[in-house]
Amino acid sequence: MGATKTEHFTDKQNAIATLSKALGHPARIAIMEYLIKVEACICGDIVNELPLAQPTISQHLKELKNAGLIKGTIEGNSICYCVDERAIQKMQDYFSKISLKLNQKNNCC
Amino acid sequence: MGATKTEHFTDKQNAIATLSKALGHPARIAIMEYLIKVEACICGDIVNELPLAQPTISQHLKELKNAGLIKGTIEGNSICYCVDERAIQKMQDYFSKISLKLNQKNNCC
DNA sequence: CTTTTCTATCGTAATATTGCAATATTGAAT
DNA sequence: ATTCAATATTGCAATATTACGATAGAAAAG
Repeated sequence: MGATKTEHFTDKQNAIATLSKALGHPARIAIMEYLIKVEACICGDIVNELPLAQPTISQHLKELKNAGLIKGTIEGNSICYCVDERAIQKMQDYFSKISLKLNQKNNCC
Repeated sequence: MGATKTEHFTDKQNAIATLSKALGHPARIAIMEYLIKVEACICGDIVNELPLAQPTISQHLKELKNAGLIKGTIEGNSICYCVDERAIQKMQDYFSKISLKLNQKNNCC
């Protein structure tokens, strides 16, 4: 055991969980915020910006990319990573929807 | 190694990461959605609702509570768990803010 | 008081994540 | 072609997560 039983949940639930999981690390939050701040981006900048070794950051970038939170284009021997607005939009929509539902019903606790 | 280096990141970054991480599992997303759907809630219902054993669900509930996503009150030999709107609000605010920033600048990729 | 019923905790096995040193790869510059 | 500069991959150790059987605890029902 130890592996998540994704097959028992809906696609939507897994999709939100995947995005959330990818954002569930402060380094990856910091990377996202940096990408947003500088707009365009080369990975080397991030290495200088964060207190983590280059391989570690590379790995975090890979995870963000796998989750669909960032998109990258090869550009010479560096890479231009950007936030994928669609993923952010999904998250925003999700929490807006939940927020709305919570406001309609008043909670019991 | 293997432990997250939270001390190198800001409190805000860690806070969002903690909330995201807690939501980074489909079972916990399913639990949240169920709590929202039924409004008031007893844990036993969730056990019947989800394809996971009772100790597993109890553990997931504990994690959601630790992250501040749900709040629980003891009620006899059952427990009333509810979504904590404040946590959802934080997430909504965060993604709204990011979304806004992304719309202002046009991405490079 | 005993039983029933529900949730929490413990213990443990399987798996995943985190972080980095070492190394590989890749494109640009000389 | 060789070197340089940047990112990616590999391999590994430390730690965390996931899942659940067994068990404990606590209140309600009998």
